[in-house]
Amino acid sequence: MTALKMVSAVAKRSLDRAAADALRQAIVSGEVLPGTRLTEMEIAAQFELSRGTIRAALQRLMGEGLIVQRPYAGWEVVTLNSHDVWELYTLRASLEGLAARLAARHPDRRARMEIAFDVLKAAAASGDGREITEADLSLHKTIVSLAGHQRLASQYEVVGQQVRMFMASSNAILPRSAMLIENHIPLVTAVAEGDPDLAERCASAHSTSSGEILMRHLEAQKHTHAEASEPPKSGSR
Amino acid sequence: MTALKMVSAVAKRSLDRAAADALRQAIVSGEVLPGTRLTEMEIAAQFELSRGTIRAALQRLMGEGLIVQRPYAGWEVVTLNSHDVWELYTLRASLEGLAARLAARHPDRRARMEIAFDVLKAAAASGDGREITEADLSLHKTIVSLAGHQRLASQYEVVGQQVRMFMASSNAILPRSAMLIENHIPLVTAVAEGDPDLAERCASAHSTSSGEILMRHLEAQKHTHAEASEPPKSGSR
DNA sequence: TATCAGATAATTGTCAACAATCAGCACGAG
DNA sequence: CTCGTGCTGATTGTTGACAATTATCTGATA
Repeated sequence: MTALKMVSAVAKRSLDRAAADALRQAIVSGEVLPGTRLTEMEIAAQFELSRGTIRAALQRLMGEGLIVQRPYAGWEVVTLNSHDVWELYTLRASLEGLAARLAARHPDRRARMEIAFDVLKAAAASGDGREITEADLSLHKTIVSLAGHQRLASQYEVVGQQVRMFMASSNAILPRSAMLIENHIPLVTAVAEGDPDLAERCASAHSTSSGEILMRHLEAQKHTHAEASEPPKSGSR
Repeated sequence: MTALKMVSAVAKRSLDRAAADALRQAIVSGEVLPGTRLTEMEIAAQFELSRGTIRAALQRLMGEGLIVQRPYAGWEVVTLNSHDVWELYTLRASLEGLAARLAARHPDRRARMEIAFDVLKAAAASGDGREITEADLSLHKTIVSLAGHQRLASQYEVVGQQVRMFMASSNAILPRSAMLIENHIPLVTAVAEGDPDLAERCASAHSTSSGEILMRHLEAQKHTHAEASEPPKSGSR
């Protein structure tokens, strides 16, 4: 019995769901890179499951925007061009703005923001890149959680996965720890103090600023490695 | 050969995709009401397809938030309570705000907004409820299209489907035609004139206002029909 | 009359096999 | 050398059957 089947049984989760979770994790972590070609037979053999079960898992990831289907030619992990990155951070800015606005009205906001920010400060002090990234993510998820908005949380998760995939596969660099803490202070304060309008503006500005860093990084990478595989830019519909 | 199979073959679309499309249309139009219980065997018999194909279709609709799975007890068309409706219009306000902001920068915005608004005015003059609804939707889709943002368009579509399902099944009433046109003027003007900040504020205000009408309608229905099936309100996570 | 336990039927979860589609490659002709 | 056509193998799409899970119902007991 494979590990996946054990995990699936323990968590009372279907095998196709467990397979989707494992594949998602591999993609988001950069273990499976953008542009990688996947076939149902190959994945089924790897997981020791039937093609039908794997097919359901792949369809779920397609719904989350992590893979695309090449009809009769396999599936492919999405490659994100600069327009995609722009879409991700503009959408995330909008979602985080809404989340911050709602979070700023939650009775528990002060306590929970302090906890999350303390964790981020501790991570920044440790200097461990992985710990910093997790703490940063956790802070933003706290805001989304405080919003009490399931649909927002779902969409935020989908966008966040694609952002993490991009960062994991593109050698995106972390900002300096001191700068990281400083950049979060306006947002944390606005939410904790309960100012919805300010919280929304800070959240949007924060995401937009992070996104611009990503865009500059992408542009810089273009000049150091010619990306022949980059698809043509999507225009307006 | 069923009609679905013919449509599927002509459109070069898989059967599970075609089945999902047909089910989605039935749900969104109110033909299949919230709370309806669906089973894989029953739907498979109705469409003359295998359970596996129907299962894939149902999983797709689950991903779109239109149905939920009751493990070993069938699937169920979602019922939307007041918290769900609040989630829908706040998320839509956020998405439309982003869309309007971006649309306000598109070179073709003036021409396309004029066309869409003219269609809405003609529909309002006709007094045909269905035509008005379609023209209203089309105007908002024009704004989203002008944004040139695929991920926003996808999420907007998912949210829009749930809103339409709610409206179709709850006897939501349309605003008076004159009021409808008047309510759209600020948004249309801000986008057409190319003022991103104003467009964003107008779009958010417009969606929020529409959402509040929905909420009031829901509250009014509560007093006329006791909704015993309404699930408990979701709290913050 | 209410609750608990056991059994059955209803429903989903998974699989292997076959059907359908087409990507890619090879060969021939211009 | 390039382009077009045909064929094959690779891959997905779909199916029916069986396994697994559990919801529901019935009977017995307190």
